[in-house]
Amino acid sequence: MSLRIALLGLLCGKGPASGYDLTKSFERSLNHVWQAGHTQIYPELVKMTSDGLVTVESEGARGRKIYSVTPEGRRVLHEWLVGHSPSLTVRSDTGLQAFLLPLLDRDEAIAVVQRIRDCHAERLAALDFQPRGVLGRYALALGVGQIRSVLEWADETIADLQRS
Amino acid sequence: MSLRIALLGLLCGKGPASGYDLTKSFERSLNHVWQAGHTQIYPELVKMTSDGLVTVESEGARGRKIYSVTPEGRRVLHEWLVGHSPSLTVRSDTGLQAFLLPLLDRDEAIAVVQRIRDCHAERLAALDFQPRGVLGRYALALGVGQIRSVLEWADETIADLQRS
DNA sequence: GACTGATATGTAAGTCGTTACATGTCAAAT
DNA sequence: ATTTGACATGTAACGACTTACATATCAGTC
Repeated sequence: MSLRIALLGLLCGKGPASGYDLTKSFERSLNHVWQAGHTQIYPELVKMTSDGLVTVESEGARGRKIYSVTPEGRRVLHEWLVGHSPSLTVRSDTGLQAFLLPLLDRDEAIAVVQRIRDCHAERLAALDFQPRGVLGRYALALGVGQIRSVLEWADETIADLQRS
Repeated sequence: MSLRIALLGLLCGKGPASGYDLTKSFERSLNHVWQAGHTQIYPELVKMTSDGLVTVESEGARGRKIYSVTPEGRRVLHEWLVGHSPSLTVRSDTGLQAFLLPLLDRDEAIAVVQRIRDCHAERLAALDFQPRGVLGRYALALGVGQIRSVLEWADETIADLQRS
């Protein structure tokens, strides 16, 4: 369900675009928040067309189809944005590793936390190079905060494990 | 892939258990980190049995089957814990809402962020009542940190929106 | 003129996860 | 005796997502 919201959001924010453009937009601006490849995007655009959320505005070279949002699409997007509550389901592989840390001996556990730390530090560095337009300002701040909090947890946890 | 890790982890940490027990364990101790219902757990245990990761130790009343971890299961769990790097794919509906905030007018945006804040405050309160055994200490700290960082972001964002 | 690489769009098979349906046991209370 | 509620296990259909495969255009260069 959220994939179509993301697509509607990009089309509303950046104007009409092709499936290819949207795939690139996902990679560039949205990928720290939601991910989808072209194999998911193309069929979804077709479904969204038959659901009346977008229309093919024009067909250009190389079979390129330019989609734009319909009033109904705008309505659906607005309704979701204003009405959606954070989903309760969480699936965090890092959280799972943290959960199971007590099954490891001290040095192994420290090494695991250290790697989690390194990976997140790398991601934080990558985020800073993210281009940002009208959209994405707030999401960037949220993402940075989330990653920083993992780094803090990692530092505290390593210190805690070293004391034991 | 991680579902079996979670199941192996619970079986290693808490000893042999039935599918039903594992389902309850998920609800009680693991649900802020990973989620799965019995409809996913029962078939997965069957697959894990045929893959040699767990065995049916005994069959009790009401067709209750007690699973325990095989040496191979222990090996697979250990390998994952020590070798797994955080996955790069992220899908956060809250992040998506944050990303698209600029599409809303000021007051709507503030209301959305306020609701995100409220939901996370509620989750934080729920986490404090989570029972914790040997496992889960570190995951709890991680979860609390994550949620706190959302609350901070929400406060800053609301202030920012109000200034505009 | 042939090759290469970026552009551009799609299908198919398989895995993972959700929702709805279906069944049966056992203990305790009424 | 029967009803209720917790215990206990499953299947089936569907939707979301991934990976691998397949194809074709166009611009630039060798």
